[in-house]
Amino acid sequence: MARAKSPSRHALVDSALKLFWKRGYHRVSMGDLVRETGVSRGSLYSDFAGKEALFHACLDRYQETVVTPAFGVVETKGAGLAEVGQYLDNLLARNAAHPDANTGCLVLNTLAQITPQESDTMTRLSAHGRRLHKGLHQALWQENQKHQKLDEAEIEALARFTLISIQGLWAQSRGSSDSAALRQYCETLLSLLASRMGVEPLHGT
Amino acid sequence: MARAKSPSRHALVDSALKLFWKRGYHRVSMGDLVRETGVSRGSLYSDFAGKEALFHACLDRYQETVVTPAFGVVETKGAGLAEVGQYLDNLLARNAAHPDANTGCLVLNTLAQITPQESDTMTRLSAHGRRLHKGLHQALWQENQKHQKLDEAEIEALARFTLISIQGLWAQSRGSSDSAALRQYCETLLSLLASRMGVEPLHGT
DNA sequence: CTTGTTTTGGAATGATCGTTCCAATAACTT
DNA sequence: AAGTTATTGGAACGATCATTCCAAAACAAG
Repeated sequence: MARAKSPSRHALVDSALKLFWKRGYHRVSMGDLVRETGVSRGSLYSDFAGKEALFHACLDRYQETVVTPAFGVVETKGAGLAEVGQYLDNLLARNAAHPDANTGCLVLNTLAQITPQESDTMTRLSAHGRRLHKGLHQALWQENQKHQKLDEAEIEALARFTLISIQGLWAQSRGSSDSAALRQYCETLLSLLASRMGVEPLHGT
Repeated sequence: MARAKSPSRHALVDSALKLFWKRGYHRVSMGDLVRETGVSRGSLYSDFAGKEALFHACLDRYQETVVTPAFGVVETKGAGLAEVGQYLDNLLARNAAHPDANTGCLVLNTLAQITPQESDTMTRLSAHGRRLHKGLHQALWQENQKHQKLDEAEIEALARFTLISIQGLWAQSRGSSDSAALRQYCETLLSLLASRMGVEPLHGT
């Protein structure tokens, strides 16, 4: 029944995702989406219930194609502080690669643009936060197994701290394309975490 | 020449500020502003060039009536780490006082909502960032005078780190009204700063 | 070719928005 | 009081938006 569309469904959503990411949900019109995706108005409305449904598909695809490749390293079984550092490096590299168009994180941008009323959207954003928190907690817990300096409550506090710090990093990465400052921030964050956990200072790039 | 308006100019801007703060620039219509400020459409357009000019007046007033009372303690001459802690406490108290309507920081919300094209607005937002950075740098420098553990470059890095962390805190404070988590974050941040600077752990409330 | 099904491009709809304009009203001055 | 100025409420305008609708075109299968 589902027949091949001119641009595949993934390609369609990817185009839409790119637009939403760059300009934000409210600043993308259906006309923009028609032009950018190359799919007609009629087809868009037959494939998706409306603009919001299409956006939700983009949020889901963002998890697959952006969050997982970047954050997966932290979520793997034996990950520790070094993997958190890898994630931050990846984040910095992405930023340095596109110094002009600084888009930040789609989830955090959206969080600042919607109201709590749009609860379907909000649900997805919360899930993203929980995903990151869980991954960070696991990595810090694993790291702590080696040195045993912190108890569970302290690990939890550090995980939360790291999560919020990363949110600040994303926020800062929008507008300010001073990648040296961002790098410095990541180094400071990692070095603070390391010293608190009793890890010898890491030798980053 | 300038005669007294029915609601004083400050009261007018305060009403508009409240709306912009709660809903964001793009989600406030001129109709909303007329209803909320109690000033007619005609008068609004004779007092301000348009919606954006009114918003700029609100951003300026936000600095006077919100940022200065909260952040001034860090900007005073002899301020150190303790005053940074006071600022964070103030921030947490503000958050706990309005657990329902969590508005975050007007400047950071706006930063996530506008595009770099709106450069007049962007200028004001950048100035806010510079103000906070300068105040934090000064306070950390002052604190470091007592212990002499860090050099200038490290102070600069720590100031930047603190600034971005505070941005993350503001971002987190929107939506999540889990004030215990926010408090925990502030405590972790302060304790990390203190240990890095060689300060005995502070006894917060 | 001839059906039957998708897809297209664009017109039409109804809503909201920022801004302008202006006659009616209120407030102040002399 | 009358005369002058400031303010009001709302109509009107032009623009943009999400959504709906549909005749024409493209395509697939028999």
